[in-house]
Amino acid sequence: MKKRITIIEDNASIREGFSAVLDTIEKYKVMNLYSNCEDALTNLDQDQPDVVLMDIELPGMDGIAGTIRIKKQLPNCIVLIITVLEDSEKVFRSLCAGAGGYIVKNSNLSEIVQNIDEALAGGAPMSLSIARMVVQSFRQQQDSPLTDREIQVLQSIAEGKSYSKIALDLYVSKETIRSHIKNIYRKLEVSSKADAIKIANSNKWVTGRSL
Amino acid sequence: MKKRITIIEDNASIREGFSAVLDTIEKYKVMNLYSNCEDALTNLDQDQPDVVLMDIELPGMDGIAGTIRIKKQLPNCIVLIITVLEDSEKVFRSLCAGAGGYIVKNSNLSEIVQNIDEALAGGAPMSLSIARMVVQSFRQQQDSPLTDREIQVLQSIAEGKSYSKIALDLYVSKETIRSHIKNIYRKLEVSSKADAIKIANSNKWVTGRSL
DNA sequence: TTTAAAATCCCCCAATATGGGTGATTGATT
DNA sequence: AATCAATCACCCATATTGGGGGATTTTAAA
Repeated sequence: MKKRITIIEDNASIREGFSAVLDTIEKYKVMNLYSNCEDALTNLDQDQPDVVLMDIELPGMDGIAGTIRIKKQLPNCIVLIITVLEDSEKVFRSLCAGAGGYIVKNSNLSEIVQNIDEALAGGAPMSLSIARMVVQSFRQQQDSPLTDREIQVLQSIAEGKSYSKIALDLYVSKETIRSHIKNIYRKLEVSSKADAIKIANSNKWVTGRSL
Repeated sequence: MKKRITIIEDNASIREGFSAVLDTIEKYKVMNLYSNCEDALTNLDQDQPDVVLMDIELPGMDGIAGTIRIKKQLPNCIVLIITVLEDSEKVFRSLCAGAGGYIVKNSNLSEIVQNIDEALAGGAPMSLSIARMVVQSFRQQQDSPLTDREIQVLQSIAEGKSYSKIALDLYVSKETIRSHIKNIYRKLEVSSKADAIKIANSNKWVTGRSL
C-alpha cells in the first residue's frame, strides 16, 4: 500500500520540487499540494494522508495551528514540520501540537526522503541540534541552592498539594514542611508558592513531566 | 585531537568488544574500561573522557546514578546509555540525569560508532522508538472535557497562583475564576487543586515545560 | 573537634484562600 | 428555543498560608 502524502507549503518552487521528487518514489503517492492550511483542511477527508509535510510560516493559519487541526481530525497522520530556521520556541510549540518530526528545509531532497522513511518506520526525524535540544529539555539542573528534601517539598507544592498533604506523604509533621517552605522562600528570596514554583520551573529543579 | 572514551559495562565480552572496535578508529582513544561506576568515578579526573558509554544495569551504583555523578564532575562529557531493553521509565530517568543519548546494545558495532559520531556532532542518538517516545512526551491531549478558558485557569493553578492572582492576570473577577474552578472540579469529579492538577498532568492538558 | 547545615518539631497570630451552595446575565452556537 | 461558555455576586465555614518566635537531633564540613 502506497503511503499517502500531502504537502502544505506556500513557496511554489519548493512545493513542486518536493512533489516531483516524492512522486518518483514507488512507495509514496503525493495526494495533493496546498499553499495554505485552510485548503488542505477542507480536503483532508479525501486526501487521507499518512504523512503531511508542513511548512511553519504560512499565510493565514500557521503550521502549528494547522498541525493541531490535522491531528484532531486524523490522529494517526504524521505531520512533519519543514522549516528554514530552528527557532526553539516554534520547535517546542510544534511538538506540543503533535508534530512527529522537525526537519530543516535546506536539507537535500534525498535527506527529506530519508526523514519520511524514518517517520513511517516509527521514528521522529529531527536535525542534530533539535534532537539535542529536545533531550536536554529533560535534563534537570544539578546546581540548586536547595537541599534534596527541599526540592522534594517544592516538587509537591508544584503538584498543588497542601502542607498537610505533603506532610502525610513524607511521613513528617506539618510543621516540618512549614520549616522547609520557610527555608525555601528565604533561599529563593520569594514569599509565595507561585514565585517559588516559577523559579524552580525555569531552573528545572522540578520535573512536571514523564515519558 | 582524539576523542577520549571510557566504557562502563559489567559484561566483559561486550566491554572488550566495544573497546576493540573503537580502538581501530583513528579519531577515538579508549581511555579505560570499567565494570562498575565506582571505579570509573575514582579515575574520572585522569581519564577526562569526552564520551562515556554507560551500561544501565550495573552492580553497585546503577548507570543513572553514575550519569548524575559524571555530569556533576564533567558537565561537558557526553554520557551515552547502552542498554538491552527500552524501558520507558529508565529512558526518562536517564535523560533527566543528563544522558546525551540512549542506544540499544544489540545494534551492530558500526551503528555504535555512528551513534558516537552523532553525539559528538551535537546530536542525541536514539533508537527510532525512543525518539518517538521523547517527541510524543511533548504532545498535548486534544480531547479534554474542559474549555480553553478552563484549561487556562487550570494551567495557572498548576503554576501555584491563587485565585486572586489568576483573576488579575486574566482581567476578570475572582468570582469568575471561582466559577471556572467549580466547573473544572465538577467535570473532573474532583474537589481539590492537587487532584485536578494530577488529572490535568497525566492527560497532558497543561504544559509545565519548555525547550 | 568545633562549627555549620539539614531535618525534624512546636506555638502564636492574622490575613488570605478555598470549597460548597445558590443564584444571575450576556453572548455564541446549535 | 435551548444549550453552553464566560462573566459576576453573595453567604458561610474551614483550611491554608506566611511570618514571627523558638527547639532538638543528626550529619557534614572545616
